[in-house]
Amino acid sequence: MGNYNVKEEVTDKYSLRGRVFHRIRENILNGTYKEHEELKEVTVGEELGVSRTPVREAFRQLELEGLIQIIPNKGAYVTGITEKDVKDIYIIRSLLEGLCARWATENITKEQLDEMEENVYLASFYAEKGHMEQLAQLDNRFHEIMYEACNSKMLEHQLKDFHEYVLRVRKKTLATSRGNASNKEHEQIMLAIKAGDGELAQELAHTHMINAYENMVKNGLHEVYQKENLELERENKK
Amino acid sequence: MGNYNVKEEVTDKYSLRGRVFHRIRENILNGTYKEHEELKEVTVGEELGVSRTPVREAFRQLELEGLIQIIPNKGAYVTGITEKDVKDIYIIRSLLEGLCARWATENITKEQLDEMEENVYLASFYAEKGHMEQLAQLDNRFHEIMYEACNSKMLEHQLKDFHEYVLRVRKKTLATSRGNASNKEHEQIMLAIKAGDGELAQELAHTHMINAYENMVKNGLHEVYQKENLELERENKK
DNA sequence: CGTCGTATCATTGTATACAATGATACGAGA
DNA sequence: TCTCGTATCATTGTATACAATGATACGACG
Repeated sequence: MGNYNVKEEVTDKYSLRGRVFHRIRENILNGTYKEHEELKEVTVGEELGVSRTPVREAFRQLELEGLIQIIPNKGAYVTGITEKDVKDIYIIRSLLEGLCARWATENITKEQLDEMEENVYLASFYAEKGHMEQLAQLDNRFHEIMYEACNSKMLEHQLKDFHEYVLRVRKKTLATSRGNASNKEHEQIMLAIKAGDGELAQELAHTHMINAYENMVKNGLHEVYQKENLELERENKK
Repeated sequence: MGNYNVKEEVTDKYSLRGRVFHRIRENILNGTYKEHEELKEVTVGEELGVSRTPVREAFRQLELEGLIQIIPNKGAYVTGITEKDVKDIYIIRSLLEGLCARWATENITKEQLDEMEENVYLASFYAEKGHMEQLAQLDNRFHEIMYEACNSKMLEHQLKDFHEYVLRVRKKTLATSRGNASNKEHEQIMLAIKAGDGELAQELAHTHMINAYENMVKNGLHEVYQKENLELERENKK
């Protein structure tokens, strides 16, 4: 337990099924597929080395997630994610993470609490060393533990969706400055949960999200997107 | 505008694309496909008169919504929705509907506000007459207007998902007793939005959800499910 | 009698063939 | 020149064929 292997991303979790889905998703989130770009089933299939069938299945899922829009008999278009979307997500998350922290206080298991403590402890170590990649991984994991601890598959599902959504953006901003402050807040949340103070945990988790968002804005959310979109100029087929 | 045709359900909206998806979804929500039942692609396809391809696409979407669980190379199983899930959804919704009402206060258009007023007015009429089916339709529409008015596609998306989730359950309970009280609360929310009081709108929308849930519990959520599951004993193939 | 290994089969995963749809280009007629 | 109609083509929608996987049943062996 408490396996913090930072090299292997979550991708291995989707070894076979959902590989196509997650690769397309990743390409949308990191800007390889740009906003309003039309995605053709054959083209995407060729890029990923599969036929149209799995691509179509992935498209249907991505539409449900709101990342693309499918116009029947016409095509699939990347909707992407605007600055306002990110802001909205953080506000929504601030509410739901608060609720999650409260429920986690009531339902967390000993194992989960142990992992949380270990997580905070390790994070402070990495923060000191300046190992930002590991810190980001621990940050993600901290939230995941809380999602699992809240004992609500509905809430867990919602939050995991949102979490993935902003992972890429957050990782960048976290790497710039907020790593340590963020972990201090994690510690406070963990202590509130451990003490059984649901109200406090809720309040702290809520504020934690707001802070994360404000820090992101301060560091220039817009620029982050610009950079990402220019990172790799993708060769056009036609 | 303000088209309250209660005969034609939303189904016509999905005339071609997504027809399979929505029919399977409906069958899960109304208990035709029971919890933990294994759904076979060919069987479901035959029932709906289509081949495996559209069924598979629908399965992938339904899994993302959490209505079924797909075990790779094995099968798809109905997860259904437990009493606790319903409770969790209502609590989550109470937070998000509150936020939605606040944002709607800031962003609602004249047309949307007009439709809201018309909605409340018509609903009071139907409540007096005891036309519960129309009342339920108006109730759904009221919330949809608010979702659209909040000017956040992220929040709208979330809430519409949840809304559909509990539509069937809520329709039943609404039909029993709470129709008029519910509309009174809608009126208060509408007035708060009209007056530009976001705080109040948020508080009212929040309470509205809590009340809806508590009413549902009072009327026996458990029995509702029991009845639904027994409504139609579906013939088993094997 | 129990356990392991293998053959068989049902089912899912993927690719491909064909049908249906919508967009575009081109040409005839006003 | 403009407009409308039609042919053509690219692309999506659906069905089906084949491959891969996992479950089951059965029999050999201890």
